[in-house]
Amino acid sequence: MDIHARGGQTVIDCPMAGKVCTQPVCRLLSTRPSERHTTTLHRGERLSVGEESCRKIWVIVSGTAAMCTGLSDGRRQIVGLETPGEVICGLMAAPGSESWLEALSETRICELSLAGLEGPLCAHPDLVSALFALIHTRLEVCSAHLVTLGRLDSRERVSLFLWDMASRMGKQAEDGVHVELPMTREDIADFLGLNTETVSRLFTKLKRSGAVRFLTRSAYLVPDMDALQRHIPTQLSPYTGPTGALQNGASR
Amino acid sequence: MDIHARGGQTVIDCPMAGKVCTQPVCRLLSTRPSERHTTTLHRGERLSVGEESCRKIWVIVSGTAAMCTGLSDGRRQIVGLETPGEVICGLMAAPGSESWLEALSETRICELSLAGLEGPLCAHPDLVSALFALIHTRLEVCSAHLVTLGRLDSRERVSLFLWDMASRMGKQAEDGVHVELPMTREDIADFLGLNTETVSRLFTKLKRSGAVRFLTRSAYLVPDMDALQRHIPTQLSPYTGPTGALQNGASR
DNA sequence: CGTCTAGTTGATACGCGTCAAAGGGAGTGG
DNA sequence: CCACTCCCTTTGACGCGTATCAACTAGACG
Repeated sequence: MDIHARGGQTVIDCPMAGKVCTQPVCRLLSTRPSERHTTTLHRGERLSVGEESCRKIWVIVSGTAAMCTGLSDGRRQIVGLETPGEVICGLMAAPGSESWLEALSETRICELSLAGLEGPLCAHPDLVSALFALIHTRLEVCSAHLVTLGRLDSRERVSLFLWDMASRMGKQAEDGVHVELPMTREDIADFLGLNTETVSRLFTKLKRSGAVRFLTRSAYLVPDMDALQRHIPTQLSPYTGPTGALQNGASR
Repeated sequence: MDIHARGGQTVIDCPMAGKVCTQPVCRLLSTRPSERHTTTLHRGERLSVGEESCRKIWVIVSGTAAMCTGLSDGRRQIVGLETPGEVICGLMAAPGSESWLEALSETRICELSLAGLEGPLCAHPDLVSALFALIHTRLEVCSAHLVTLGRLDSRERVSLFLWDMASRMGKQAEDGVHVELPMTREDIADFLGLNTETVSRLFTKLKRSGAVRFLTRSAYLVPDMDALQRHIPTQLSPYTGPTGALQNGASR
């Protein structure tokens, strides 16, 4: 680990993936390397965050994880999709409901402890406002997803999902935006409030309409992001190119 | 307006409804009476909060308001139901989507300005952590509603709604919990991701099943909260009695 | 008493869920 | 290297649940 000054602020080269540490929170906490360590979760493995809520935070370094809530009869709803750069601070679930963070693919997570700061959290105003910005962004994302589940039909939901994944983790090429899906149809269904078969059917429909092209079952290509966006009745910020998966902290 | 000391903290008697000011944020800001004023919104009137996001906050004093998001084709989704005591800090909506706060019934709102504090916001650690707690609670509520829209069927949604309204604003009596609905069937539908007729049909179903009793079209009675709760597959915190509508700040 | 809007109820359509069966890749063992 | 297996995915047939459209009812208010 190599600590050096950059732009007036002490930073540390993250051993996992340097770029992730452009996250403000990460940067602010990175002066204390002893308080951080990384874990790898395999698909299906869970992280229970309940008790430590807001005493530690987690940053997704690579892979994809899901914030899940389970109902008593086994139904599952994914309330948030966590891709690299995303910061998790507690489970964000009402106490009493069963919730957990679950890896959808092999996922590396960097854990940062807030305990051990000199003095209380509020003695670090920069950090507090960075955390505030984070949670505020999460609330915006959550509200937007609420509209998706409440008022969009299955075709609109799936189009939005493919569009969103493309702008989050797609790579621009001459023939369009290439995306590798890090999750199963069932995961997608649980995220969109649909079921597996419906998701599958809508994938083929969109495939036939030409809006997307599937290369393998988990890799697809969006020839025209704007055309795909026209399937979605929400006002989205227009697509301006791939974000590169690691810079989408508080910017969305 | 009358300022006096109470419990070591300077407070101000809120001219509207003293009890609302038990809100931590409200209490913390109340030392500067000049920075607050109240407005009344009639049903349908809107408050656009966009630009002033997080420079002012609003507390619902009485009535009911809704955080709404509109789609380009006119569909509406209510992403949050704001009852007395609730604190609004910015629209919580992704920039670009059309969102607003709308009064569902006659609503009194107390506006508190954060500008004009001595020094930046982070110079007031108590206030910052109170705001943090507020937004955290909102995120929990939003996530829970997401599960409702994604995985509950119409009967479960309507049961949950009636249960929730009863615990928020119901008044206990010998024959059960009495509730006065401050909104139309259409508002309820937009909140639950259903349509007017479906909501109406489910009200009559629940009425016939005995789970609720309607006194007028907007007033109902829940004879047994636990029985109603058994219609809902989510793990809810058990009903412990009416919260009195004004104490449900960060407690849910 | 008439008008207006919110709410209720019914008939019907359709979208999505459910159940069932058949494909298709990836990994394993012969 | 091929056959086998397993699980994910796709596709089809069917039924239920919710939206849609339309008619009617009930309060609210002048």
